[in-house]
Amino acid sequence: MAASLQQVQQTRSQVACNDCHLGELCIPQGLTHCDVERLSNTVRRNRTLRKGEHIYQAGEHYNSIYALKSGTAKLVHMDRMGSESIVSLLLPGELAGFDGVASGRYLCSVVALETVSFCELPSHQIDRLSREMPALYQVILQRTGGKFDECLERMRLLRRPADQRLAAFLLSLSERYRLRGFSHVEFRLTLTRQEIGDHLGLALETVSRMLGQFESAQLIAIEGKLIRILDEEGLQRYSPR
Amino acid sequence: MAASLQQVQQTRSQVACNDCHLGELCIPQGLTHCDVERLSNTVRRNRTLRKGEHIYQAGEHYNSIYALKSGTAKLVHMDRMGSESIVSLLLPGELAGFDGVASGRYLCSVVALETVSFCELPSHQIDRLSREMPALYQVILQRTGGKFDECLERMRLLRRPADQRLAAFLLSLSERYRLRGFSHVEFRLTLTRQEIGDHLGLALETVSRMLGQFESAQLIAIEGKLIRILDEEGLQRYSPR
DNA sequence: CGGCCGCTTGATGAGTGTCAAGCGCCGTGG
DNA sequence: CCACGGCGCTTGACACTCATCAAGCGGCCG
Repeated sequence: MAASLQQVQQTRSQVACNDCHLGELCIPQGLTHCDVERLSNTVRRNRTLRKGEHIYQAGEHYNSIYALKSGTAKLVHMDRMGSESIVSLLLPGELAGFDGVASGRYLCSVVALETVSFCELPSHQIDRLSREMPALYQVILQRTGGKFDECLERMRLLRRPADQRLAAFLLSLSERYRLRGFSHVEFRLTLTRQEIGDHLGLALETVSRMLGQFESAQLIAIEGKLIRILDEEGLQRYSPR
Repeated sequence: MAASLQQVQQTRSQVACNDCHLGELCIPQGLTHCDVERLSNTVRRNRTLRKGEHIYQAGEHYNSIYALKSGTAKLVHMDRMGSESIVSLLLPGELAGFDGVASGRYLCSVVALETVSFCELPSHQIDRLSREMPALYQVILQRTGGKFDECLERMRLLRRPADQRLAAFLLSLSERYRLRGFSHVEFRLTLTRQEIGDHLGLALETVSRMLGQFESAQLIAIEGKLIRILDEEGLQRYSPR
């Protein structure tokens, strides 16, 4: 099967956390070289998925925290009515799985938006290592709390008008790409208009209209899914800091 | 001064966590009697505040997790534009302070809506005890993650129509009062219409109108701030799920 | 008693969702 | 190779929810 062959190759090219290009973006932030070494030994590395496949699904038992290594994914919360809310867009180096910490079951699903690779950190290893490494305990707790902070920020956005939501979304994406060494001026949206709408609480038509509006105002240039930011300050004037 | 006299009395009537009427609602959930004992010794107890005073304010250093013991308070996130968003309404036994875990500074403020008493659990004690008590580590992590879950639930609500938001709010309040041994049929709103609006992302006029609408539909009875739930199932028909 | 605050109620308009039509692109299958 | 169909996107017309503005009422406190 093609998938398993691919996995074998990936396994061969495993990279220890200390050598990972993501560095501090991922969990190692604030840990000593030695601590990272120990952490690294418990990580299941470089598993890959293709577009549309899921890392985990809502309802499954909470087993692990996941670190996205390459590609993008969406963290999705399904409404009972079938309408999905996209809690966040995950870029390389970002972590997922915290929605399972409290209840022991994941509340959301993580779905690959393109081919992705990711690492897996089993929760029992986290618990074990946290006991021995206070710094790891701090990191895990802070990352968990950080998800709450992100949520607050998102809620603040959700009650602003559509143009401000979209401007903030684009600027946030730009900044996050910059932190990861990609261009912050030009990047490809891996979300459809519908998905951007699901993320921002807007209809896809509104997203399309607002993008068009930004383009006519010379703030951005659009070529399909490719976005080029022409006037960052202009966008910032929308976004209430 | 009346306040300090009151505080002396409160100090005298201190209650160890094991004897606290809140029991499992607060942190002790899942801890052994002995663990709670140790925890109890590090807790600063029964401090009181009057309406309008704050337990902590946005921007202050993260020092402690707080447990509300009696009274109600609001967890408030200030927008730069002065408009405030009420992240949550805190009832007795509920915890606050997790908005400071990630960044080391509180993002929100906690303001008393009436006279409140509360306990304080210093963060350095949490860190110290967590290392020795795996169960406490679990509880703290789960509570932190739980705040994220609450946030998700709230965001789901925020994109539903006004009547559904209000119905869900009332039902949630009712349920939480029930868990605390109060009547779930009749309770007093400690929030003004404006504050309910800030919580649900609505104008105060809309809140007032929707309440009126529920009253004419015989779902609730209103006497100022006193709410009586007449038809719980009727309300649930609004609330999705 | 007067003034402020919290609340209700009404009138109006803006911002968006919804519905509908059409276009271009891509993959599929004839 | 081309025709077809589906999907993602754009654009327009319309409806509707809800915010805003405004007025007035009752209660509480100074």
